[in-house]
Amino acid sequence: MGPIRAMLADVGITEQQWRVLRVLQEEGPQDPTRIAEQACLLLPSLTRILQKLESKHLIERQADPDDRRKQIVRISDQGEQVIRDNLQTSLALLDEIRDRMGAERYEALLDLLNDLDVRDGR
Amino acid sequence: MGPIRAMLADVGITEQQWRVLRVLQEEGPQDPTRIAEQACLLLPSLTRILQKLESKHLIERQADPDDRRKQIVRISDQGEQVIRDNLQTSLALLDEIRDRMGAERYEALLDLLNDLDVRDGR
DNA sequence: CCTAAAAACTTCACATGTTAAGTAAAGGAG
DNA sequence: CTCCTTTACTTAACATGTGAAGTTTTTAGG
Repeated sequence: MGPIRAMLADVGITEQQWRVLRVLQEEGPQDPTRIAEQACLLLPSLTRILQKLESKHLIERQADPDDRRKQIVRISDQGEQVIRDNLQTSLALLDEIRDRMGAERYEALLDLLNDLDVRDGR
Repeated sequence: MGPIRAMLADVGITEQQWRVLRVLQEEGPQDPTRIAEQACLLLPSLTRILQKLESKHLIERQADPDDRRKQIVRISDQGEQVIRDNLQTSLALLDEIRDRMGAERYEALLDLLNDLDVRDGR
């Protein structure tokens, strides 16, 4: 992930912050518990990440009107802009890894990792 | 790694501290740079880990007589005892993972991960 | 011999992983 | 409605990952 980290470092965000932004951009506004599942983060980590992203004005939060324990997190216009500025490069870097490993081996690796995750009961 | 972490938590050490102890026990006394390679750790992390292990009296350090920039780190008797007390359980837990995945898939996963590591140029 | 550059760590600063507590709001039993 | 439990987070505390800077000791040149 080195190259991706380097790319994001230029923008001043980390891999995890990037993952959270992408989840919000792809899946739309949602509460922290769901974000945590999608981004494979524990809630304590996510709490800090959301605080950082909010201070950078890349996301916005509002209380859930139906359940005041919950919040609704959404990506901001600035956040969308960060995605737009880096998505192409990010995807290209992943493609490069796949190419270097070979498409078949790459898919096999993803399958096995996913399998390990499921069997471990997460 | 959950179960292994739990086992080690009883003894009061972490996964990385355990890895360092095992490297020292298997490969014998050596300098931090080599330990870092074997245990896949960066030197700043290793520095802290060695400080913790030393304060727990699980390792011992001495200056290298030939090159005063270096040190020689060795596992202590107490450290060896920790290994003896947990190695069986540790190996058994790995076997369980392998069994649940299937031996073939397990080997394939290790190969692919190793391959990824090499191609990434570490 | 003397100095600049490299090597081997260590220290810092910041971000996350992880477990345990703490807090506020929602639900459920009686 | 009241009390207890659960849910959804947030805080706290400690350990590691990571990039950058600092220190001491060697080594390579000149």
